[in-house]
Amino acid sequence: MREINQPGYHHGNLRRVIIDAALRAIGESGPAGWSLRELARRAGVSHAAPAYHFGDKTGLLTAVAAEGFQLFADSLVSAGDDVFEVGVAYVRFAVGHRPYFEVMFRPELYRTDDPDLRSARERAAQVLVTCGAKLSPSPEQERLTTIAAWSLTHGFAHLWLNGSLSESAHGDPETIARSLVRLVFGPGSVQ
Amino acid sequence: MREINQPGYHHGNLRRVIIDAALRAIGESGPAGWSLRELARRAGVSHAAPAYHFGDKTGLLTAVAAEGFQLFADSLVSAGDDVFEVGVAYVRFAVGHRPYFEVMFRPELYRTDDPDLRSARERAAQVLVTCGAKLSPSPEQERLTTIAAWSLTHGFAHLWLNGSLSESAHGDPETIARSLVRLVFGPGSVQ
DNA sequence: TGTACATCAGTGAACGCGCGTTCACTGATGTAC
DNA sequence: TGTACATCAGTGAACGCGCGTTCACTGATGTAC
Repeated sequence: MREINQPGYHHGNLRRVIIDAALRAIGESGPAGWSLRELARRAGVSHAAPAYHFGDKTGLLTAVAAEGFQLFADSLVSAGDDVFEVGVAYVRFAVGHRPYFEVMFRPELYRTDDPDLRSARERAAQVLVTCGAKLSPSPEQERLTTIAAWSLTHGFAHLWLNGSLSESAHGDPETIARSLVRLVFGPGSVQ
Repeated sequence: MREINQPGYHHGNLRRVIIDAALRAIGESGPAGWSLRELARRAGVSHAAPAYHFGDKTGLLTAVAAEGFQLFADSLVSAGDDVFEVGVAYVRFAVGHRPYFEVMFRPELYRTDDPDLRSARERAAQVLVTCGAKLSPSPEQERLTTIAAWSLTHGFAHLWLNGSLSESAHGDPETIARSLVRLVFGPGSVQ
């Protein structure tokens, strides 16, 4: 086993390095603002290397999205049984892993039939469904409540990230998210 | 005054035609999936014409976003005093004017200092603030309630448009949106 | 009403550039015996 | 332990293409007198 990042003809870790370069590039200019050749330049490798590993840009973004959904599902799961904290974890992930988040919810950028990606996304969705069931005022409204909870946290995360709330919402997004879910789903509201 | 769409050396309506071509292109492949040259081809004009009118792609997308926010503000205003119907109008606009919506909430695509754009966006925001005030359980929570209502409708619209809800939500998005805002903000909930 | 001139709207040829893709190659690694 | 061979990982030169930009131009429109 080679050490990671060891130089030489065989990099040994190039797939990882290219994905990291992609994440950095996405963070700086979004998923459209760079080319595979630019990524190769950043990673210090031949311009043909990214194509060798991922085929094309869609293949690379598929890998990014798959990895993103896996991290995302892990985050939601580890928030535990507290439905409010799952909502907070949703926002924390979006803000803390913005490049992943930007790709994950633009399915036109990647191959939605990737099996790893699908299973990770399904795992995340299952957490949300469980939360919806807990929050729902009646069994018939579980599905609608799930959509409501998902929309609320997702909408807040999206508006926060694109700067729409910069005038009206100040401070830590996690804290605001916690207040939001308590306001909407806390004691005295839907339940 | 020339008739619109009349052919000839001086088109007379080219700015409009190019924006419409852009909206069609965005609808087909998103805001990044085309070039100014391709747009000129679609519009049947010289490839230099779009640059003459808009400078560059950012300038064109600024015009799209400005027009979008104007239509958006009109939609919200004309929903009247019914706060629930404002939420429904938000979703109706997003689903019915998807190309505008896709650009409007990606500020990195356009010039956010465009005065027409800013004033239209401000007009739309004002409607949402008024709704938040009406829905808020107490004066101290008006700001948070505004963010909640905005996040709920925006999140639902965004998730709907990117296909995240295609497995769990069937039927007319407007109808679901109406149910959502009633569930969250209707009698027996926050208020 | 006519004429002259300025401005506006759009053209099309030409440019240099970065892109994705191809392909013969090279050097390192793994495996069989 | 040594050797031979196959496979893997990455290189770098070459290609054709579409792009944005520039620029001299052309034809239509508006205005002054």
